[in-house]
Amino acid sequence: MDAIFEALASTPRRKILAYLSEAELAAGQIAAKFEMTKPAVSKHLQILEHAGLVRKRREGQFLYYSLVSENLVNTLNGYLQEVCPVSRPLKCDQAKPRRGGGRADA
Amino acid sequence: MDAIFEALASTPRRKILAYLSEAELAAGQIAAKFEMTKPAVSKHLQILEHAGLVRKRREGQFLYYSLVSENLVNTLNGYLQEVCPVSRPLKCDQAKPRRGGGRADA
DNA sequence: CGGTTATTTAGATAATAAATTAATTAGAGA
DNA sequence: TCTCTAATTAATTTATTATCTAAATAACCG
Repeated sequence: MDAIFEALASTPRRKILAYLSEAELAAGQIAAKFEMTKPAVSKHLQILEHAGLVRKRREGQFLYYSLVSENLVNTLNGYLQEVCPVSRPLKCDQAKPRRGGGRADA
Repeated sequence: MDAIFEALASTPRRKILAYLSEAELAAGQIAAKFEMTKPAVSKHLQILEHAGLVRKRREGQFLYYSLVSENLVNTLNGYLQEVCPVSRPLKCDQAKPRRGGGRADA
């Protein structure tokens, strides 16, 4: 939980999550969307991975990152309920993130 | 939004929010629940206030802090929907936070 | 094997955040 | 007004985080 809130406390990291909510991306593709260097992005990815918010998968030379939405949804939702309880929990349409929208950053 | 996620990225601050979800408290009462000094707590409260997550009200010499749950709920919920959209939005039972539970910290 | 691409790890530095002590503002009450 | 309590602001120190350059690891291809 600590790790998750810490991970979310960064605009570039939230932006990465937004990108990954649209599609799985290789580290280099993610880095290309930012001004900073690859090592910097790599570190952000590491923090997101440590928080369990993304997962990586190697395919040849590439490392593909993808969103682990359950964790995000469960944690934030659980936290919300704690501070402001409500009857109906938010559930996520896990298996198929929508791919249509042109909006990518928060 | 930035301010809100930054505010939430701290265990003591989340703990303060948890306390305030149970009852309105004076700054001193909040500080008494932590190991750190009053100025330190005061700064945390300032950050929470700047994020719009708490509100303060003076009553004589005392400054009473209370939770602004709408902001928390709307922001986190809005963010969740962005990364993992779902049909039914989470609404908060604003006016009357439950007071029963003995649990106070996250 | 040697070269090229993809990505991360190491090491160093700069920018931010958190905590402390000391001093200040605000109000209550004799 | 003087003093006491409540709380914040100021100034400083310390710790953490973010970022960079350079080097290392991993995998492909000739």
